[in-house]
Amino acid sequence: MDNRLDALFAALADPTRRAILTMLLEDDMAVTDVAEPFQMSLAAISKHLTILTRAGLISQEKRGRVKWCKLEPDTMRDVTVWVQGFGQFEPVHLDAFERFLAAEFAEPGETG
Amino acid sequence: MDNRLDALFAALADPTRRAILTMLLEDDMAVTDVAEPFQMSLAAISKHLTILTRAGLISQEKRGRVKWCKLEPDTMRDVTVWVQGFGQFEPVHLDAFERFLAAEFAEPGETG
DNA sequence: GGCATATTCAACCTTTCGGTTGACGATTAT
DNA sequence: ATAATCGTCAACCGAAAGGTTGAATATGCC
Repeated sequence: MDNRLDALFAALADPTRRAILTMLLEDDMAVTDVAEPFQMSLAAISKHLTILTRAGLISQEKRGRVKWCKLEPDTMRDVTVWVQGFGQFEPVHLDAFERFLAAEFAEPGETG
Repeated sequence: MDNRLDALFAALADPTRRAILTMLLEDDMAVTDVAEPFQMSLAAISKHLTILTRAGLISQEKRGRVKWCKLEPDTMRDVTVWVQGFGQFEPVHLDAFERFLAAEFAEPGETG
């Protein structure tokens, strides 16, 4: 990982890690709680969190025996900056992403 | 799940491939010409181009015995959409992008 | 036809990735 | 004190990534 962008894009290339990031969009979470919805060991999730931390996409703070994971969305700006150099700065509406989130965290009784 | 973003981010995670993309920002190029500035075999570059093609970031068209590589910047919009869901949609200036390019090209170490 | 050019294929190698398991240090609860 | 919980570490594994080399396939040129 010689370059910052290497670590960033590589971190984002894994679906488990992207799912973790969207989970953290809701709220800070303990490692165990992050792991809960996944069908893999806690150790595996712990590794994913380390990768996300090294990429700067999250930060981890230990309070007591619980390690809290916090999204660091500013880091994604590096991605945006790089990508937008290719001319993709047309108005990007959040529609698609919001629909995705809405579906992901859908609550009963809520109508679009 | 969405294999699409996996392939996209993974393709962007390699510095050689990102360098190729920025080269193609200038103009369409033949495979041999793409390979020229790199210290690796033509076969290696060919593989990188295949990965970029499968990710949708470039297209390749064979005319005669020359295969032309063309940037497909629209594909990066998928990245933008996903990333901007995290709130990083402040105005991005190309100044910043150019600094990134300078940093990218300073890294490899062939020139100094 | 015969040869050079352009690109990929196939086989191989080494390193990294994503996962597992079991043991461990640290903290909290009983 | 003892037990349970939280999270990481270490060793291991199979698969994939990124590279090499040499042969193969097209295509263009004389």
